[in-house]
Formats: sequence, structure tokens, C-alpha cells
Amino acid sequence: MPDTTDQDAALRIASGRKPFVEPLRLGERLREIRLSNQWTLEDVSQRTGLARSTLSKIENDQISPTFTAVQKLIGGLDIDLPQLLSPPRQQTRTMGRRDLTRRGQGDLHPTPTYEHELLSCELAQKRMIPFKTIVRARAFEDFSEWVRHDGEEFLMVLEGEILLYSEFYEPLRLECGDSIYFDSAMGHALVSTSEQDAVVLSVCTRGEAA
Amino acid sequence: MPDTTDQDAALRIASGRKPFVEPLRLGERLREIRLSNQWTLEDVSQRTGLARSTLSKIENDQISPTFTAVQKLIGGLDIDLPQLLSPPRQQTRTMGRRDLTRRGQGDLHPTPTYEHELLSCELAQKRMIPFKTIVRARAFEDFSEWVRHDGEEFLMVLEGEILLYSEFYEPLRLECGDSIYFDSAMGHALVSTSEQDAVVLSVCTRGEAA
DNA sequence: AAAATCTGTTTCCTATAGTGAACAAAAGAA
DNA sequence: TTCTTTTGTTCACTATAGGAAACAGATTTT
Repeated sequence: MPDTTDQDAALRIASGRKPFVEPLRLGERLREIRLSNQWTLEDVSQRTGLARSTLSKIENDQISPTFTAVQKLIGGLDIDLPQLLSPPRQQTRTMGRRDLTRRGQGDLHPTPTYEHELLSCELAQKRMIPFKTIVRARAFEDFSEWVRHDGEEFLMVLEGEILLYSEFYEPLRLECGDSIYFDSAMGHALVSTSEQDAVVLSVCTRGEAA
Repeated sequence: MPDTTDQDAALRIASGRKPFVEPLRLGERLREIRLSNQWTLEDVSQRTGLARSTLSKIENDQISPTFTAVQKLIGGLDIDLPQLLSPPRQQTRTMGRRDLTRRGQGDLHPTPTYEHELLSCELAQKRMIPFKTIVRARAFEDFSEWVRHDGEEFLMVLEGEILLYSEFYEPLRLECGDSIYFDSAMGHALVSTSEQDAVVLSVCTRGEAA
């Protein structure tokens, strides 16, 4: 055995890393999730493909689920593993915030091509950025280059009609009520094709998932 | 089963979460960690308390380790679980995806109180879930309990007029064009107050920040 | 009320994860 | 070379996880 081991052990202890993993009451957590969604064991069974009995045993810590079982769990319950393992539910579960924006009362940010109206802009630390945009541009040439930003964007046409130019696709005609979801790192640009300027509602993601 | 469940189910389906979890080459990852530390199977056995043979089988994907085994692994190797599971760091910097939904062409998911039309539901693994909802409910009593789900929600009234009931606030009247952003873990419920059923556009966040 | 349906638990049984020993291949040590 | 020692894999066996069905308690129906 190489010396590495001892040294690593020493470092590990020195680092103050918890030498033991806490019990991790997985069963407890599972039941918590199940009940909070008001699911019965049968429901969860349907979702995960695991037998009722198995689920019962897991919840009562009578068995230690196989990793494949855990995968079925997180898949079926549509949660991710950290969520399943983080019983510390006291996680400053930010909840209760609210930000109202009356029609036309958003923050205006005009540009040559667009006129943005930022919605819900009093709320910081949010994971989505909603805004209403009046599309002034009338031709693709109005843009000096692609609009491009990290994350994803959802967009619905509220008024008028637009042409969505994008880096990897042919231009797409969108009419009132149509919507589209796309990766906003892909270059994109909107132009109005209707008589009056078109109006679209957009929502972008912000920040980055780990 | 309360309405909550239906909506959650709808959202889950809409989210396009892959029904199966990918292989998750845990064995490969384990070997990677082991070799990078220049440990032998015996070393790891010492550290984790698992048998050499067991470790070998895990590395070769011949067995699916028990959750207790996984705990021994992360404890003994002094790593945390995400570390053990995040070898697929090749995270395709997804860009270029696109999903168009023409007006009225979304997936319908009716419930007693709402009629959801899921938008952009062909795209899996997205960070937002957009949907258009016809609000059928006419009174708060139509709900058996609060609608509630993790994450945040943005909402804009497209047609009609609604009353937004929420757990921590007084009911709020929203008219066409008004929008609001709130933590959706806070109980909430919408009712139409206009002649015809109101229509709102909602976007929810999904997934969990680590 | 009884009957029928659900809930969660428990009882088998089988499928499989985990262990120790045997194994073959490689690496030193003589 | 030959004899050890150490590597990883494979075998045989035991321990245990997972599933079908039976179970009892609660709830709903009739």
C-alpha cells in the first residue's frame, strides 16, 4: 500500500471533513416527500415501478434500497438526488415573496430595435426574468449582430406578427398566440412583420444550475 | 385525489423529464476516482469496509450497489455524492434547441379547476415550464386545498380578470395585462371573476438549485 | 349495518448484492 | 529462472433487496 493512503487519511482528518456520514434517514425523507404530495404508496408504486411493499420497507428503514431503486425513485418522483438526500428541509426555503406588475407599469428599457418593459423588477434573486417587448425592428438588417445570452428563453406573441431569425434555423413566422422555447445562447433576433409593432412576452432563465 | 396532484403530474409530464435515468456509469466513475488516487482495490476495501470483490463488480457494472454501500463509498473515499455521480461532466452545453407551439396546439391537461395547455412540451430538460391556463374555478371553495409546488412562478393575465388567492397575502385582483411573480411553494389559487373564463400564461421554474 | 374498496404492513419466495476464497496474471525478490 | 507477493477477476455461498399476495385497519359505498 502506497504511502499516499496514510497521508490522505491524515489530510482527511485534518481537513475536518466529517469522518462519518450521518444516518441519512432516507426512509423518513421519502415518506415526507410522498405525504407532502399526498401520494399513496400505490401512487408512488405506479410512478416508480417499485412494489408497494418495497416502498413501505424503505420508508420504515427495513431495507437499504439498491442504487437502481434509488434511481427509479428520483426518476418517478421527478426529484433529483440532492433533494432526496437533503432532509435539512429548513433550507431557507424562500417562499412567500411576491411582485406585482400592473399592465404598462414595468421598467422601460428602450433600444433601437426593441423596447423592453421589465416585469417584476422589484424582486431580486429570482430565477426567471420576465419582460414584455415591443418589437421595433422591421428587418433583420436592423440588428448589428445576433442577440445572445446564457440560458433558455420562452416567448409568446401577444400582439401582431413577427419573424424569428435564429442562428441555426430558417426564419420562423410567429403569429399572435404562438410561442416558442429555445436556447438563448443561440443567436436570435425578432422583427415585426405586422402593420403595427408586434408585442411579445419573454421569460429568460438566469443564473446557472450547478 | 386533490387537484394539486393532477397539476403536479401535468407539470411533471410537461417537463419532459426522461422517464428513465441514464445508466449513470457509476462504476466507471468509481474506478476513475480510485485510479486518480492511485489506490488499489484493497486500499479502497480498507477505507470503505467493502469487499474487494464487491468493489470489482461495482466498477465493472456487474451489480448495482446498495445504498448503504454507496454511503460507505462516499464516506470512505471522502467524497460527496454529487461528486460520485457527476462524471458526465460533458454536460453538452445545450444550445440550439428549439420548440415551437402554435396557438392552441399545446398539450391539454384538464382539471376540475383549471384547463392547462402545456406549451413547448416536446422539449425535454428545460428549466422553465410554460403553459396557458383557462381558469374554470369561480370561487375559492372550488379548490380542495392550496396549489403548491417547488420553485417560482411567473404569470400574466391574457384574457379576462382573475382573483389570485395566496397563502400569505390578501386576494389580489389581476386584470388583463397584469402580471405577477411569486414563490410557488406559497399556496396559491386562481379564480375567474370575469364573465368568461379567464386565460393566463404561466411559467414555472423546475429543478432545484443545489 | 354489511360489503366493497382503499390504506399501509407483513409474509413468503426469488432475484441479486455482498463476502471470502480460489484464481490467473503481473511484478518483484530470491 | 523460480518463488513470493500483489494485482484484479471469478466462483460459491450467504445475506438481503425486491416483488406478489395475503393481511388487517381504515374509509367509502350500498
